Amino acid sequence: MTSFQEILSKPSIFKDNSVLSPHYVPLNLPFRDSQIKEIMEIVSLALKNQKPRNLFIYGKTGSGKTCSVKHVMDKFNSVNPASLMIYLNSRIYNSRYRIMQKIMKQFIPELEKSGFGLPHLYEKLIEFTSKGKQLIVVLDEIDMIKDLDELVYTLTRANDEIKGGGISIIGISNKLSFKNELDPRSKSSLYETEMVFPPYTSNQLQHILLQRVEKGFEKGSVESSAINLAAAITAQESGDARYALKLILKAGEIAQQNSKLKVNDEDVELARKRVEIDLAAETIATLPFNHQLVLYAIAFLSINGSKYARLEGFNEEFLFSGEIYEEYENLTKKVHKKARSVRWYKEYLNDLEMLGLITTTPSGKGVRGHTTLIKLGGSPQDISDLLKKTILL
DNA sequence: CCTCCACAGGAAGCGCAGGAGT
DNA sequence: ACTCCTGCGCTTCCTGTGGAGG
Repeated sequence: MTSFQEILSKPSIFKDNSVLSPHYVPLNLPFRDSQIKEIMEIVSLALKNQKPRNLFIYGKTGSGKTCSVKHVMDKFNSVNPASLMIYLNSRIYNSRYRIMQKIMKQFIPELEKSGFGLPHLYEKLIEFTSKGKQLIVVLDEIDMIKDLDELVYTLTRANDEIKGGGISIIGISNKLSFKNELDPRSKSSLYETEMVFPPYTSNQLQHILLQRVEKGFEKGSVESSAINLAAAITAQESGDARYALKLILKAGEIAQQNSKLKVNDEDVELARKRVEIDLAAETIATLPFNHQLVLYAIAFLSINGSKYARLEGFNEEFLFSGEIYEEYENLTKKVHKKARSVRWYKEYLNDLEMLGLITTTPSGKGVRGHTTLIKLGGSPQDISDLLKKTILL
């Protein structure tokens, strides 16, 4: 029989593993001094009650964009007399209405409930900022906003009506291509200033890891070669600092499980595989139900191979869009739910592709006219196992 | 050539939840 | 209590597209 005492008294190599979590904002961000300074300079105008220029920040995931902005935001909001910087994740607040609502909720809590018209929120916003307030709205993952053109238009137009205050936008994105999908007017407005965050190099990652390991792990419990390896692996793959941190955290957990006192290269190598699966598991777990069902259908068919492809003498690696929908319908019956229409099923596929869980290619020379060929991003067995637990009761 | 297949994706509109105004 | 409004997820309907097969 194991007791909690036993577990707790086991020597831990962690001192404080929250330091290694992706949500932790460190007091100083290495290698981002110039970027932080630039953001501060832009934002500082608001402290003199002048409207700062809009800013657009581009950089790959885990290159410190969000961290840097949050860093500046903390400073700004602690100095600030009247103005306010608000952070919004556009994955959650993904429409003009929701963003306006969230902004206004900061000032007037009663506006939290839906049902208020957009003009109503707009009036309140103008009324509020006209008392000499500078509002800086940070829109993280700005490419997720469905009606961004309208939002930018609304906010820029609001500036014309506000007397004695202003609203500025800081947009953050890791999708370079989305710039071209914007309406030219909102593009020029949003891109008044543009910043690029380069991915971290192997040496920089080493430094970052070292800094966090010192705080998060007990002294001397991570071999320096393990840190170097984690940095090298990450730099080669993406330069994503979050990935590097996950890697070292997982390596620590693996070492801990094996009752080791020191994290070495071997643990990092093992962690590498686990992190891949964990990352996928995380996105899959937060997926809405129907998305999960579609994904499960794809995984299921991937394991059994494509019937259509076999019939037509195609590469069995790919699945046909049509057969996946059929399987999806089967699944919904099994869980006694109604299937969504084909139209929405297509939207689900788009979403899944956006998340990198599947890849799609148009069939080109199709036997049955046109179709889309679909392939799973990860290992079908892993994904199927993951989903089996969450879907079927 | 035309027509059909199997799909992509836009447009309209519906039901619902939750307001406001009367 | 009632009517009307809004945003959102969704369905229904529709047009478009490129190759296969007649």
